[in-house]
Amino acid sequence: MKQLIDYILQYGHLNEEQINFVIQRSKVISLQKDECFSQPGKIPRQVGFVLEGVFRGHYYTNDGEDVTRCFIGENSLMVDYVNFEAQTVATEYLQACTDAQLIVFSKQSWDELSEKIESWDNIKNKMVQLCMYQKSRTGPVVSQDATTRYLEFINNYPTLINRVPLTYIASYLGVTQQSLSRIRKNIH
Amino acid sequence: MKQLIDYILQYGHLNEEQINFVIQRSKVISLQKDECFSQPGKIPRQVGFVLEGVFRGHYYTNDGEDVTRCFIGENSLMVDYVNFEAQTVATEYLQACTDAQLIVFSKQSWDELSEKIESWDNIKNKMVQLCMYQKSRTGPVVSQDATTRYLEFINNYPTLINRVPLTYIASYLGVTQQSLSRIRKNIH
DNA sequence: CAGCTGTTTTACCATATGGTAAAAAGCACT
DNA sequence: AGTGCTTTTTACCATATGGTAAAACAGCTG
Repeated sequence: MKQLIDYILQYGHLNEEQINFVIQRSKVISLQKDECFSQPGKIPRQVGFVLEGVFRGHYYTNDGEDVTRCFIGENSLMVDYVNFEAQTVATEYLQACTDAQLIVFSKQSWDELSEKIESWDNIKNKMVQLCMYQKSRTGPVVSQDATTRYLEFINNYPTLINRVPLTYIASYLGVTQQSLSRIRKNIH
Repeated sequence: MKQLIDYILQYGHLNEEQINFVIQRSKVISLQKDECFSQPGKIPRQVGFVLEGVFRGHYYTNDGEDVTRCFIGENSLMVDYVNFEAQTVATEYLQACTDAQLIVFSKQSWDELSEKIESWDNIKNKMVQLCMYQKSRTGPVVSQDATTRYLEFINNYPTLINRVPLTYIASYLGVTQQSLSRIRKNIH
């Protein structure tokens, strides 16, 4: 739980009472590998904070290809935020790549934080916006070749390489797993 | 100016007095083709709203390659928002691809909107977050081949194709301009 | 209209990546 | 250890894209 509080306090100050209120509104849950935190066609019901484990955002193209759009590791917010706030249906999966532990807030609890904590909206929006901003800067870049994308991936997510299947990494980098395997061989 | 007000009112209600206050704090400016709205190493001083013209966000890689990360057309917000709010230096250019007209708000004016208009922060954050969200969904996808990326680009930005140089579109799609030229030939 | 300048197209070859298939390696369960 | 699963690696060929260079085109100016 300290992980979450430390994370939040990066974005603004909370007094002890407010911290306790946040904790009181939260809930710890576990998800097993391959379970989904949210799914296309369903309204996202919770904001998550990853304590342990790795998730990926992904979807299927019309011709059935599995495309990984992002990875979310420990000490990160995880939520389809726009659809969560608007309570509209998601278009992607958020799937556990490993067994995982999360802190979650229901929509109701999340809204109560705004009502009860003066500075919460400010903190919340900074968190969400920085989160979106960083995601937009760490994704694979179309103009780079596959090897460069792989090397940058390792740089951006050094702890993931041994924890998620190669297929997911390949589908994140936009190459086939055969190509990624070849790329790895050529590097080492 | 009506364009801006219509845009804002999509995200929440403002009464006449509040609308006038927004207008009063705004300023219309013109930029010529190739001028920059913001630049790496400089702190973004203004939020922009594009009335007329097309902009692109771009940067240079270590080996001098010009990479276009996004296009911004009419009736869109344009700002390096995270760096604008934090008043930290930008890492990219926002450059006019055509002669352009903008409505702009200085940091001070933008903050005054929050102070004077009760519902402004709510509207503002919805605008910014939706803007970031949409950008993350309209960009070229690494797992698609160049032809598909080009076709999706035309779909997402049908009005841009004749207004910005081919080089910029190529650098957005992550292909050389020669390849893009060949792709266009094969399509038609 | 001629002469510049910058943009877009074409051509040629080299190479990275995809598609398909099969082999190898890793892992769980008995 | 052996049997079935999934994941990863290898191999082969086909093809899309990159790199380099030159030609064609378009817009501007005198």
